[in-house]
Amino acid sequence: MEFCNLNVEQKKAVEHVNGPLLVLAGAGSGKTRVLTCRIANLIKHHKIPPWGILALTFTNKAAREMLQRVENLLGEDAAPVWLSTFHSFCIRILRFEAAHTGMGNNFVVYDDNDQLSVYDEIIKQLELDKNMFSKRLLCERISQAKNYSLNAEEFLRDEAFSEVYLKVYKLYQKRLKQYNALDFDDILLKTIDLFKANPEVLAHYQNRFKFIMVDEYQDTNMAQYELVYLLAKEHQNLFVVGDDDQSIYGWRGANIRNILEFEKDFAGAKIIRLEQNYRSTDVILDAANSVISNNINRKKKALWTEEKGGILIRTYCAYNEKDEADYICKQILEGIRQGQKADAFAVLYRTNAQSRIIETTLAAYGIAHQVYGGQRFYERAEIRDVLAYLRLFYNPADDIAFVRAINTPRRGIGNAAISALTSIASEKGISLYAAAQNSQSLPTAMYSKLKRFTDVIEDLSLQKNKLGLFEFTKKLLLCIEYDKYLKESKGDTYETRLENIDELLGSIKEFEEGLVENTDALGAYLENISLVSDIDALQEQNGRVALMTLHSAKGLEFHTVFIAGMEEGIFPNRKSGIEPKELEEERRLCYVGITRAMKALHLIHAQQRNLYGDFAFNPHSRFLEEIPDELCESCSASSYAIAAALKQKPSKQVQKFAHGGFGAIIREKDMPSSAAPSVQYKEYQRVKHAAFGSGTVLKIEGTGSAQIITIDFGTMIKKFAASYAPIEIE
DNA sequence: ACACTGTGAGTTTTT
DNA sequence: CTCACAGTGT
Repeated sequence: MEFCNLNVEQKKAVEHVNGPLLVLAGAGSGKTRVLTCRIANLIKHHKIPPWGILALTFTNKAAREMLQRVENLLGEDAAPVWLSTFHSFCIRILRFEAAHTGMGNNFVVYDDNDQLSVYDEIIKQLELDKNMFSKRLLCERISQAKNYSLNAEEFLRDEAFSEVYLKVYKLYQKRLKQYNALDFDDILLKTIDLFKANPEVLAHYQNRFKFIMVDEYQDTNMAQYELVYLLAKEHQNLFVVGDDDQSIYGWRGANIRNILEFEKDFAGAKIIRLEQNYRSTDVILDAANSVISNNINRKKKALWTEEKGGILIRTYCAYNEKDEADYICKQILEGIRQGQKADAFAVLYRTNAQSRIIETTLAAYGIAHQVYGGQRFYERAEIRDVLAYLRLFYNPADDIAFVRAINTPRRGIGNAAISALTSIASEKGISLYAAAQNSQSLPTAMYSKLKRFTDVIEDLSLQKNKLGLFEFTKKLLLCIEYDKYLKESKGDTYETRLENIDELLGSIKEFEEGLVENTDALGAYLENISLVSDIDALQEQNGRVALMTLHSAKGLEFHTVFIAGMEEGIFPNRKSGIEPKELEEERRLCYVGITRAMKALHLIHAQQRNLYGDFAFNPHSRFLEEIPDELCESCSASSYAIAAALKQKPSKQVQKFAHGGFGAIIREKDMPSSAAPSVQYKEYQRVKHAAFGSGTVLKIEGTGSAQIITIDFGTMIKKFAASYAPIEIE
């Protein structure tokens, strides 16, 4: 195609028109380019109407990116292409076909937290033994049943304690229906039900979407597979792109069989392999190929690049996790000194718990960084509080939202009142909110408290339509005196929480401004946030080192990548590692990690690691063994670093070989002063920081390892932990 | 109804 | 170690 610069294989894929095709796209092989160019090609050269094309992705970020690129290629013609995530596609169908679903079009989406609350209720109602059937366990098993097979009941029947699970499952589904809510699994399953129960509806969409494309096909679960199968079976124009070697969500129901058996599922399917990589050096690709070749269950392929050679992979054997973090920081500082931007670096790890020490160490070194993942914005308590109110306005049948809202801020309404309302509600077959409105029969004290709440809600309801969503939410916060509640709640978190609320308001405002007129802003907003994640907000080139789990890193690339915790038990994780199938998934995760790196890769393991307050001595990861020695340059914590970690005085003769970064040998004066005998700083003293250059000491606070010094670099003023920062006296 | 305290579990989380 | 949650005590 004239507007894409494509290699031979990419070109074949882009020019494919009819019939099923699997594109096995290795990491960094230009799969997004292939997807977007094919869409453009279909429209421009084959006169396929844009509204006849459906492209499905897993993340909003991927959908946005693809849409952007298709727009760049096609301009306005791109607008009618349906390009969205599986879940938003299904929600659109379900709302549009509400007449056939029996659910109405104002259902809400329940996330994990809401699900757990539902299971809480069920445990109470069925009087289950919480130690045996925790809400977590129930939620996990039942979600798994819904994900893994299309017949959850049948799946659960094979389980131990199947009667309990079946009972819970049925009650759970009944509750969601009552609350007019769908969980993430249901969004897909209900769409499949809709299509199966209404062949004429299915036929309509089959005829509309004659060309279907799926991104990250290796991550599809059985429901997604079934959905795609149904939609594509009439015309068989199914174009899927994926990499079985990057299938890392098996534990969430993704079924690698879908990609491995694509040719069986769709007769006459062709396969095109994209093996030329445009991201990484030869060294990095050789390492990745070598590791992944240890997996049996895969489609054979090998990435290659025209860019021969490259910096050797650094394996570093740290003394402990602190030394690991120090190593990472020093390498980054050295890179920055050589002119790199902080956002060229990423630190990847297997578990979120590992991020903490790296984070604090980066902060101590004064390196700008950003942690992705971990606690999510919309899961924060204060955010969920406000959302509970908004949800209640949108859908008064949402009992989960009601329970949260009614006693936040505290209104003296506790378990006793909730139980009373629950009996009224189940007796009359109404929602808890409706029960609260009809609670005259309850004791006067209770009734008046409930009345006060429903009055506030009804008052606000009247204003809901007069005000925009942003103004309404501000009014809501005022009416319930939320600020006062935050101030009164203990702890020093008031300011952070208030900031979060401000951020929420900001997001509402921004969302509202982007809406076309006459849209139901509240419904649209609630739907939007339930389908959006933090990683969507990852901006590249934000001037910070990125910290994230290996899972979160999929799809991203960085000049230099550090993988921390390359140890047996951590990576591969001991919770996975035993079964061959799970070990293969860990290995794919390692492959994903390695292939994030463009130029430089550091693999780090620690001899000793503080784990759950105990010392662990993990052998280094088997994945390190799977990389040929000649691709690596190994170094380890010298006795100097060990001494530093032990806070002892180092012996002189070995110190100059500690931590040579980017080929440079860092000498004693560059080592952080935590290792050297403590340095005495004075105000107005001239000092030199490894990354920021020369400056003047402004202030010294505290002593010893807690000492903080403030330095004026002329263009900026920064604070450092004196014992960690790479500062020397000039 | 709420605060406090003890217990126990601690992998990953696109939607 | 450190956080979340459930159960107890006021």
